[in-house]
Amino acid sequence: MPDIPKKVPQVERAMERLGDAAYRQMKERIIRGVYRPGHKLTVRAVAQDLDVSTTPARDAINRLTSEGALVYTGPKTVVVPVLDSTALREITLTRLALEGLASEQAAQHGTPVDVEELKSLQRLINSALDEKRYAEALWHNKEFHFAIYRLSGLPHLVSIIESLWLRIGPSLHNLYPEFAEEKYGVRNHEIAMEALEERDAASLRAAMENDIRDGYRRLKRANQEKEGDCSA
Amino acid sequence: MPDIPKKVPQVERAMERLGDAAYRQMKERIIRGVYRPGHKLTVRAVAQDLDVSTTPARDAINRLTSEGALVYTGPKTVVVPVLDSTALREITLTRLALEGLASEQAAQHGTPVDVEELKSLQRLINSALDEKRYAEALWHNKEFHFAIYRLSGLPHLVSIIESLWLRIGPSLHNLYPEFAEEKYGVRNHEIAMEALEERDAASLRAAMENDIRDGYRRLKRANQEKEGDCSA
DNA sequence: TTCACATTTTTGTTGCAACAAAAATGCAGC
DNA sequence: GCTGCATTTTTGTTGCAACAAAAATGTGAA
Repeated sequence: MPDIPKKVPQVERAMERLGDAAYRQMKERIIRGVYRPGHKLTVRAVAQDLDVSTTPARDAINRLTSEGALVYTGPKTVVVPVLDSTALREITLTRLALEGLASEQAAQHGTPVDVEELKSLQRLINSALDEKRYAEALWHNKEFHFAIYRLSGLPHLVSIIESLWLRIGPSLHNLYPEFAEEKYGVRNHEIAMEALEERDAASLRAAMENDIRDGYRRLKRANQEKEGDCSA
Repeated sequence: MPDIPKKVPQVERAMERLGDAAYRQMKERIIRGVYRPGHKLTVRAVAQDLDVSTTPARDAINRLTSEGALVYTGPKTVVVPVLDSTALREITLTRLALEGLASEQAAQHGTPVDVEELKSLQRLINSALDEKRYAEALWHNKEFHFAIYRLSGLPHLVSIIESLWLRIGPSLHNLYPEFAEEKYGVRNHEIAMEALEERDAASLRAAMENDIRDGYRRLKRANQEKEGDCSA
C-alpha cells in the first residue's frame, strides 16, 4: 500500500468551476492591462493570487497560452507577450477587418434602445475621464465597443474580436501613467452613435475604424517611449 | 557560444508535453472532420484514445472548449458543435474578411519558390482527388490555403484563421461520403497561383474568396441534406 | 570585474484518488 | 406502451505529491 488514504478537501460552493473562474479573472486582468508586458507567470503564483490550487491555475494559464494571450519564452516560462511595433501593426490590421465587419453588421440591427445604452456607456466613459479614473474609462470603452459588436448578431465574430483585445491588452499597461491628455476617442464614439441611429453602415464602420487607428497611434507612441526608456 | 560544454542538451528536439500533444491531435482530428458534429467527448475516453492519463486529456478538452472548437451542451457534457446554417454563414463571413486580408498581404510577399510549393501541393490535391482519397485531398487543401496565408507574414492572423477552420472542420464530416463530384476548387486554386505569380493582390483575394464561397455552398448543401435525413 | 561551472531552488507536468453531480438505468404503477 | 421516481453508473473537477527539468544562485578563478 503505497498511499495512505488522503485527507480529502471538500469544496462546498462551486457554481462556477474554479478553472473557469481563474481563466476569466486572468483574462480580465490581461485585457485591462494589469500585467506589464514581459511579466512572468508561474502556476503557483497565480494559484496563490486567485486563492485556488495549482490545477485550476495551470488550467487557466494553458488556455490563455493556446489562445495566444500568453506566450512561452522558454520551456518553463510563460510571460505576458511584449508586442513589438510589427505585431502591434498586424493586430491592428486584423482588428480593422474584423471590427469593421462587426460594425457594418451592427448598423443593420441596432435599435433606439441600443443607442440609449451606448449613450449611457459613453457618459460613464466621460465621467471616468473627467475624474481621471483611467482604468475605469478604458474598461467602459471596451464595453462600448463590444456593445456595438454584439449588435452584429455574430457571436463567433465577437469572440474572435475578444481574443484580439486580449492580445493588445497588455500594451495598455504602458498607457496608464500619462494616459488621455485629450479625451479618448470621444468624437469617434459620438459619430458612431449617430451612424447607428441612422443605420448608416459605412459611417459606423468608418467611425469605429477611426477609433481603432486612433488607439493604435496612441499605443505605438506609448510603446516607443517605453522602449526608449529601457534602452536609455 | 562557440564552445560546447560537456553538458550539452543532447535531446535538442522538443520534448512535447503530453497535454500539448493531446491538444494538437484533437485539433487535427477536428479540422479533418473525423468527429461527427454532436459527438460527445469525455475525459476518460479521450485519455484512453490518446493513451494518456486524464490530466492531459482534460487539458486538451478545456483548451479546445475555450477556443470555441468544442462546446458545452450541459454542465458535464462537451460535444463537437453542430453548426446550423446561421452559424455556417457567420463563420464564412468572418473567413472572407480574414482570409481575404491574408491573401492580399500574401500577394505582396510571394516568391517564385512559394509558387512552386503551391503547385506541388496542388498536384497532391489532384492526385488524391483522382484516386478518391478525399480525406487526404481535404488535408492538402488546408495546407494549400495556409501556405498562402503564411506568406502574409502575419502569424497572429494565421492563427486566428486556424481557429476558424477548427470551427468548420466538423461540418466536413457530412461531406465525406459523396464528396467532390466535381474537382474541389481546382480552378480557383489555379487562378490563385497565377495571381500570386503576378503579385496581383486583388485577384488573389478574389480567387480565395471564391474558393471559400464555393466551399460554403457545398457545405450548406451537405448540411441541409443531413438535416433532411434526420428529420425524415 | 567577468566568466564558467556546480549546487540549490523553483517550477511545470503528470497520474491518481475521492467527491459531487449529472446522466443512465431500472422499475413500479398506470 | 408510457411516465415518474429512485438507484446505480458515469463523469468532471480538484488537490496533492513525486519527479524531472529549468532557472536562479553561489563560488572560485582569471
